[in-house]
Amino acid sequence: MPDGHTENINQGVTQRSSKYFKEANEVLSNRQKLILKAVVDNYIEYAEPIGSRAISKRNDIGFSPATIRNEMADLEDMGFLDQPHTSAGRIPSNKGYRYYVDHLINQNKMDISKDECNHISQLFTRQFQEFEQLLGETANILSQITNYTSIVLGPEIYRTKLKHIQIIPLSDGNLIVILVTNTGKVEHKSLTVPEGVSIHEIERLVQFLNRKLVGVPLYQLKAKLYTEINQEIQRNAHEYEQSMELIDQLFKEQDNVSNHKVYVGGTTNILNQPEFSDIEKIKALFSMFEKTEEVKELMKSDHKGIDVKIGTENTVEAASNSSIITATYELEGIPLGTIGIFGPTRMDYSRVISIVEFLAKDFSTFITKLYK
Amino acid sequence: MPDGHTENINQGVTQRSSKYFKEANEVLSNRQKLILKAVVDNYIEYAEPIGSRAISKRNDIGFSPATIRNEMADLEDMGFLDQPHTSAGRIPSNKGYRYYVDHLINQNKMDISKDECNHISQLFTRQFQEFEQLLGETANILSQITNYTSIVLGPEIYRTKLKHIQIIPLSDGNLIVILVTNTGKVEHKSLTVPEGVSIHEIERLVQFLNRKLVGVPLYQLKAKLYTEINQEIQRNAHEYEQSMELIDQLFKEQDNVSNHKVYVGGTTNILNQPEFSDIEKIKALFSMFEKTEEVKELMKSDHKGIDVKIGTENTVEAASNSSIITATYELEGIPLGTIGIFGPTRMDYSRVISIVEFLAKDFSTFITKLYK
DNA sequence: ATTAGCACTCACTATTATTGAGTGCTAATA
DNA sequence: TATTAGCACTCAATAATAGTGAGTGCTAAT
Repeated sequence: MPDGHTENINQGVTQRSSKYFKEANEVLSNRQKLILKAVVDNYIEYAEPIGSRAISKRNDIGFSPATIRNEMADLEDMGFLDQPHTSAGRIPSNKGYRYYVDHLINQNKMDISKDECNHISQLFTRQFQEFEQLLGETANILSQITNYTSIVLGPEIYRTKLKHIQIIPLSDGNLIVILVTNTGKVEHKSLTVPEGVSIHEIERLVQFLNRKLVGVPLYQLKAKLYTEINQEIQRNAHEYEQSMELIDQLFKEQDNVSNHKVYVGGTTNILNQPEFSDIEKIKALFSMFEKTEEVKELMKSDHKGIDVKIGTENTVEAASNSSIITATYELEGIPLGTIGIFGPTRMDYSRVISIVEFLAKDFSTFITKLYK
Repeated sequence: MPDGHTENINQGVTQRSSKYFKEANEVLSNRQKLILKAVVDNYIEYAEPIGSRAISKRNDIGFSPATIRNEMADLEDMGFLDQPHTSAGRIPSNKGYRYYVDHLINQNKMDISKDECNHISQLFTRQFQEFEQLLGETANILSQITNYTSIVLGPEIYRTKLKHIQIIPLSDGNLIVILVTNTGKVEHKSLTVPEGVSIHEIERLVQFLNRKLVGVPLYQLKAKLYTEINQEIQRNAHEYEQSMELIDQLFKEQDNVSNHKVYVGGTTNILNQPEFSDIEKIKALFSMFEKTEEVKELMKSDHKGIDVKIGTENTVEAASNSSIITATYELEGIPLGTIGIFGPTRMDYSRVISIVEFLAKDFSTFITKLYK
């Protein structure tokens, strides 16, 4: 008995009065937990309401249908279960899922299979030309293993550190600026040269920036530029005004938007879920996946590690019937980006949580090895 | 009468015997053309079979339902029309669509509206940071205007010319090579440095390559390297073997795959089409869009300008119920990439053809202005 | 050569009846 | 007092049936 409770399993109905206390002390009796878990487990597997008789027949339950009916009525009163119509069985409500995730997840189901493990590890033995390729492949594998839709957010560029600045003159008046970061990410941007600035002058400027800014995290770049280094540029550069204009061009508008790159894999998997058999719902979801801003919003989390958002806990309208499970990955302890799984609220939480957790950890150690 | 035919419109039925000649001389009478066109136009607009009575009531047709029934029976015999079931009207077959596209498209419907025109032109007044952004926006606008799914293939990199090679040393033993092309495209690739090659040596090599290879189209790069320049490297480089190993790394595996970038826009638009109300079909299509290789295959064309593929003319299985209209865009007269529209075989050919044609031309002149 | 007339076909819709899984309540039971 | 058996009731889902109407092909009249 891992649980501290010593409550006798046969007296759950005293609990029934708890509805009078509203949210105050919603402690479920062991029997109620057992029944709630049975309902959720069954609905996750079969996507159909389950009735008292079917629950009673499960071999981990030793009560008659009538008893279970009473308990289910209570659980419904408390908001953990819903009933599609009078003569149907019960299904979990969002609150029910939440309780399930927080308290009822089967610990011994939490370890993932050898196969899946291998599948994931194999990913990290491969050679990748570019970081982006790794991210794309990760999304693919994740969706293959889970049979849900996967989302991977690339590193927020501002968490990475500057490794090198390089300029390449293009045709008259244009040049390409290339920023290389410590994740090997190459950002490029084409700029126009302000009037009266010579190539030579620009090269001097770039050399100077390289000397001063390498190793600085990108999100500090702008601040550093405008405070510490400002005077020095003024002293060094021949045409101060124009140099600053160039620098302004380089860094403008980059900081409003979090510019994670977004990788979505296995979008077609949602079509296997019976809850998305309606064309209108499908359309809403696919439109959402096309809008990177919404996807980022979806993946937002305020803490490191695993995060589970169930149904209406999602702030994105189109996802209010779905759940999302995310985990952050890190480089040198700093959270860089996020990987996640998108599926119906009826998703297999325990399985997916363990897979996402495992993958995020492996991913972190892999890139740490790669770029340290 | 733009048509050279002087055939009396009232004697189409002599044509009925043409079925005995198989494909040989499938010349349709004017009346048959009129009726075929009516069927196709109607089906394009309403997605429903049309019967003889409805056709007879159209104001451009002056025949009784009975006459039209006879003609329709003939057109069905010849394979231009299909009949879903006995008591339904007729719908066009693939062959019917093909004839329609080749001979019956309404010339005066071919000019596009002011609104659409403006919408497109407006695209080319904007400033784009990168070429890729332009491509993505083009796909978006195209799908918005047409209400179908749009596909844009980026420039085949091998058609563009080398503008600059640059190297950036990373952590020990790794470096990033950056190729800039005349479209402003930046390709980067990380390599490992072979044993015993100094940074200095590499810089010499890159300088040399820059001198020799700038302006060469990428698809000639390898050939040029291994023939003309080979000896010179041998003379110049201190460590010939290792230098060649580095160069091999740089260019390996790039030439098998045509590495167009693929942009797909408005995939959700296909969900508005009644022919894709079946989940299985939707799944097949979306899986197809996820596989870039299939998308490229879909967009393949063996000639410049407009290309229309109808239904089973597509080599991609999943698209055998769909049509695709493509046009190439060019830089300095060389076809670089393709833009296209994907929709049901029942798509509005005349409208889409004119839009795609118009956009591709504008696009070509725009990028020519931009990079010349 | 064309068309009016007519019997026939067949998908689609609406109506109705049937079935069965599930419930809530009450009374009996351990 | 907690549990369970029993029973009347609900209601979605399925099946069966009939009715409707848009469309056809063929024949005979124009």
